[in-house]
Amino acid sequence: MLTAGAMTLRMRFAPSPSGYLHVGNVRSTLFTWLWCQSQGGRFILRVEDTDQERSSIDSVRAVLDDLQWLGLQWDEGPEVGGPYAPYFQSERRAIYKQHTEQLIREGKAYRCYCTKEELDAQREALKAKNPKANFVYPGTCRDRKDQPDLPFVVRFRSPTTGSTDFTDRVFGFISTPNSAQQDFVLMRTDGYPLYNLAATIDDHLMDITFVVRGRDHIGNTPQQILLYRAFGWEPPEFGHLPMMLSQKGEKLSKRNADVSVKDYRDRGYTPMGILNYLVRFGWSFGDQEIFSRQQLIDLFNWDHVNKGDGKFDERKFADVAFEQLKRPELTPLDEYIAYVRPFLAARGIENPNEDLLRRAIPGIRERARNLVDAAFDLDFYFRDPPELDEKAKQKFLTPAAAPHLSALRGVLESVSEFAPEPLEAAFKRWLEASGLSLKEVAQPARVALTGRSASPPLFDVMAALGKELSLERLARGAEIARAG
RNA sequence: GGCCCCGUCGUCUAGCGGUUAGGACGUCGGCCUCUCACGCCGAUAACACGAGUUCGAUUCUCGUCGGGGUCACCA
Repeated sequence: MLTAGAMTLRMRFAPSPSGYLHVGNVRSTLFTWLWCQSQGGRFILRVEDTDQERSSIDSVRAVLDDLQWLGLQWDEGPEVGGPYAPYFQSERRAIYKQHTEQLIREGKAYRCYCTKEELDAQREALKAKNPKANFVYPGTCRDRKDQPDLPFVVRFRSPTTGSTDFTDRVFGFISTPNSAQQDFVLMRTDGYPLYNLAATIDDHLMDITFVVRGRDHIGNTPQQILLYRAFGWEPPEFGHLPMMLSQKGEKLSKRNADVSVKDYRDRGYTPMGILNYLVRFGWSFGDQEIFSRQQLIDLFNWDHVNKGDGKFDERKFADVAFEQLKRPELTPLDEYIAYVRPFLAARGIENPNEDLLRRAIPGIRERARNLVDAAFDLDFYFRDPPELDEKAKQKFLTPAAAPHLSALRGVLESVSEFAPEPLEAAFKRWLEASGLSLKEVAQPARVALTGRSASPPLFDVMAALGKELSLERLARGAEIARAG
C-alpha cells in the first residue's frame, strides 16, 4: 500500500521535554530503536518543545541523558545534528507558519476568531443542558471574513463524510468516520503550532517512514492522515503499542516520578535490566525472558507484539534486572565494575582497590539484586575495619569464640596459597584435629571477617580479602570477642 | 456520551481448531547449606459470559459484560 521497498527505514522518537522520561516512553523508543538496528534504519530524535509553558531545557537535558545512558543512541537529532536540522520544533516555527498559510490559501484551513472563553462558555452551556453531550466546535468561523485586527487560531476544515482509514502495524485496520472529526486547531493565537500539525509536517519533511508510539496516539492518527492528504503527502506507516499501565492500572504519567528512568537508575538497575523488562512488556519470544542487547536486535519483530494493555509489575521488573546483573555473560566483570562504582562512592568508597574489587564481585553477583545491594554487599571488603553489626557482634563475637578465632588465625597463617580450596582444606584439618564443628566456628569467623552475620561463603571471602587482611581481621575479631 | 481499541493464572506472557492450556514473577512447601543468597524439586492459580460456525472451540463470527484510550489555543 504505502511506498516501501527501496525506501530506507526512518523512524523517530519525539518527546516533549516536560518532565522525566518514564518507562512507557522508553518502551516505545526501545521498539523503535531495535527495529532501526535490525533493519539498518535511521533513528531520529526530535524534540517537541512547542508548548513553551511546559517545556524546559532541564527536561531536554534529562531526556538526552537517560536515552544515552540506556544506550538508545540516535543517528540524527540534538548534539549529533543531521541533514534535517533543526531538530527542535521551537526552531522550526517559520516552517509551520508557511505550511499553515498554504492550507489557508487553498481553503483547507481557516482562521477562527472565537476566543477560548467563548468556546468554554458554549461548552459549559451545553453540558448544563445535557451533561453527557459531546461538545464539538460548531464551525462558527468556517466562512467568516478575515478580521485583520483580531487574534485568531487556525483550524483545519475537516471532512464530514466518509472515513479515514489506516492499517496499523500492530492493531491492523482501523477506520474512523469523519463525522466524528471536528475542525481541530492547527495553530494557536501565539503562532505556535499544535502537536498534530507540527508532528505531521516534521515527520514528512524528515522523511519518517514508520511512526511507532503509544496507543494513546491512535486518535491523533486520523487527524494526521487528514493533514497528510491536505498537503498532498503520503502518510508513513503507523504502529501503536498497547498501554503500559501503572501497578494500580492507571495511566502512566510524567508526574509519576516513581516510574522514571532516573529513578530506576538511582535504585541500581542497569540499562539492560530496564530494557529487558520493557521489551517483554507487549512483546514475546516464546518462553525466553532474558536477552542480551544483541539478541534483542536479532530477535525483535512485529509479529509477536501484543495488543492488550498491561500493568507494570515492580517485582517482575526487579527480578529481570537481577537476572541481567547476575549473569556474567550479560553483565561482564568490567561492566559490573563500572556500574557499581558510583554506588560504592555513594557509600564513601571512592577509590576501591581494583584487584580486590575484581575478586569480590563474583561472590556477590548472585546475592545482589541491584547495584545498591551490590555496593552494600561489597562494602566490608573495602572498609577497614569493616563496619561491625551490633547484633552479629553480640551473638557471635563472644568470649567463648575468642580462642577459636585466634587458633584459626594461626592455622591460616601457615596457608601459603590463599584460594578457596586450600583454605577450606586447612580449615577442615584444623576442625578435625580440634574436634570443633564448622557450624561453631563459621559464624564468629564471618563476623570477624565481614562484620556481618551474612556474607558470601567464608573461604571465598578470605580468598578475596587476601592473607594480610584476613589475618588482621581475625586477630581483631578475637580481641573484640575476648572483651565480650 | 461520541469515536477507537482490548479481554489466557494476582502480574508479564506461550498458544495461531484437537494440548494433562506451557513458561516466568509472586505466594506456599521441600531439598541443598558455614550464614545470606543462588540453584533445584513440588504446590497454588487462567481461557469474562452467551450464542453461532465446526465432528470438535482458548483459538473463527456475532452479541453481552468488563477494561482502557481519546475527544484542549497539551503532547
